[in-house]
Amino acid sequence: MITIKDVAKEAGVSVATVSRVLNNKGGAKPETITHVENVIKKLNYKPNKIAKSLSEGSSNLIALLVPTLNNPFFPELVREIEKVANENGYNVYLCNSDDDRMKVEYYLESMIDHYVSGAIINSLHVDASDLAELEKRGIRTITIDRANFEHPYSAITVDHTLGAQLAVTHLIRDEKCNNIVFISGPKNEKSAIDRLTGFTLALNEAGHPVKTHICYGDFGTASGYENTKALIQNGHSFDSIFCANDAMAIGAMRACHEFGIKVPSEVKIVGYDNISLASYMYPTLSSVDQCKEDIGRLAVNELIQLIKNPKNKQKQYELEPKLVIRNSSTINGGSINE
Amino acid sequence: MITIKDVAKEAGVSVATVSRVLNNKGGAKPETITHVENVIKKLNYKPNKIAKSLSEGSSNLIALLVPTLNNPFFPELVREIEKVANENGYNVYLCNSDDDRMKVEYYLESMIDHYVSGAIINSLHVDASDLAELEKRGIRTITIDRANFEHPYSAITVDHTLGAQLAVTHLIRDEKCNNIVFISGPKNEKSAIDRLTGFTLALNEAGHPVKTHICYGDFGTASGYENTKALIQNGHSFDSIFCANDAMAIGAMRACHEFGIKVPSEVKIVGYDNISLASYMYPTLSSVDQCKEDIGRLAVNELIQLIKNPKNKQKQYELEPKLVIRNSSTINGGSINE
DNA sequence: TTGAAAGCGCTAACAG
DNA sequence: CTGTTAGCGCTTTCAA
Repeated sequence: MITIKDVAKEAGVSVATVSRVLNNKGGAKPETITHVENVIKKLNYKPNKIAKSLSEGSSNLIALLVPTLNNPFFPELVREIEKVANENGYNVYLCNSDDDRMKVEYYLESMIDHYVSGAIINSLHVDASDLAELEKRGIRTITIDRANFEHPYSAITVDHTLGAQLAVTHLIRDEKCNNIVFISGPKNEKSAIDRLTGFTLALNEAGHPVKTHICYGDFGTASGYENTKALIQNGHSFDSIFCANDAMAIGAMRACHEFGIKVPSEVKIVGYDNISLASYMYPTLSSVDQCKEDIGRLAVNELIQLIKNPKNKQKQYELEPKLVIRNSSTINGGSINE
Repeated sequence: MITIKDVAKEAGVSVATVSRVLNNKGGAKPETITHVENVIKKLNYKPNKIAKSLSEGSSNLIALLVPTLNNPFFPELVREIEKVANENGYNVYLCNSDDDRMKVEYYLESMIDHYVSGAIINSLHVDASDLAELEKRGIRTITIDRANFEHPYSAITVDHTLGAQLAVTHLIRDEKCNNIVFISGPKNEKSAIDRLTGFTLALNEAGHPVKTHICYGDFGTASGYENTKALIQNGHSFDSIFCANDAMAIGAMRACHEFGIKVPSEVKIVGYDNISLASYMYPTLSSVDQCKEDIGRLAVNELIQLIKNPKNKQKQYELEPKLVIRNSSTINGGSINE
């Protein structure tokens, strides 16, 4: 293991000088700088980030807490966040809670243990006091979506009321549906509640009565499948299904297929998240796009500036979703490229 | 921030004693131990892992380098590995290379910077000298699959020759296919080569001539789609497609759908990986199961024992894949639960 | 059974 | 412009 001391000795300067060069702190003769840089190269020296973190009292690690990796939306989000974080010299400590409070607690502690300098939180199982605890320990936080509680910290949400409204209006107005099933997420969840609001808004705007049925899933593919299967088996009739995420929509579509129900001619389906697989489903899946890219970029940028300027005020952002219409909800749906 | 010193002061002992209690080093009076433990609890003290790592010269971080998060197989594998690592007190530093050599290099350096104590490597863009460099720096390594080169370090592979053979034999013997398209992975890739070997073996075993066509994808859904589309548009006829992974199989299936080709009655499709979505496709996707769970558990356990016993010899493991038959390759395919 | 103190590799006053 | 030195929080000899 080759250290800053070795470099200093070899270069005939002090460790302080090497440190200055390393961190571009300036205040060193240009020749000294080049000389030191050459020695660093020659020795193939790599600063030890652990030591740096300890010394500075903070790391270049950003924690990213996600509820699951099972739902394709999250790997896609992880990817975006990782990319932007790397661009800015930060590394991501991925914490997959598997929707389990125990794991959330494990990871919250782990974040503290690892001196992460900030955390991007996306979990149902985190509450305001958890965030407060992190902030108290000097870890800046930002929540993404699904935050089902009030808190004074930075937050990014997507306007799920609007998202649901777009989807349901599409079903009612464009597709003349009048018997809609809404497979929601867990009842206590803010995004589920918001989407229900949007659902209701769209119904009100319809100007004519529309039959509805609401059931509750857990955002897993299986729950979309089981809910739909149960409805069919119970003889419940419907002409469309709006699912609170794509995973459940895929499950719902599967159930329809199994019972020989044609999508979209007999039942139209719209999902939420616009995962990349949506355009490869059969039929291609209409979905509300949450703009993962925007969420990811915004989350990292906001967090970094919180880290760099500790006195900055937290901000709240709300993004606008877009409806992407494909074949699962309309006969004239888009092609693979949409 | 509350440190070991605070605990020591509050407990009226030295930091050395607190450290002993913390790490169950023994050699302390039982009463002292309980007393210190109480103070720790009372103060809600958490040892700083950064400091611990620096002091010990190693962290409890395991790096996990994956080629992509786009292909659902990898999030599923990540999840397994993370789970087992956590059970053993290790945390995972997820490195997603997006199949890009630049990113691989970035992460290899980052692993060194972060003093990870071991690395699980799954990437086409890592070679023996990269592994040697890590090992030289005291980072134990284990490769998973896809290692397209020889190296003396620990490795886990799946018998892809067998996997391909199972799939193709199924198509030939069970389904009487005699015009098979094989959508392979990148040409230079070991797993692709092995699968080709298995493909050939199955053909030889058939005992009668079978027409074949081989094309090369990149494991992305789009490449399965494009390859299949091109074949169809070129008027190439075939009665079955074997894809080197499920993502491409989903793309291939999509292309068939678009051209009104019925799966499985006109064309049978088998994928590889057995991702969880396979049983929700329409039709459900037959696939070769790589046993992610076994791979993950084995990788972590092997790595941990390498870390703990530096003089232990590296080992090579080869796992056996299993064919899971569903509806995409047979009329009498399995149900959702298979 | 315990404590004092050196040291892990780096940063950042402070002094020169 | 550069060097000295005191930490960052923890582990671990070595003595007591």
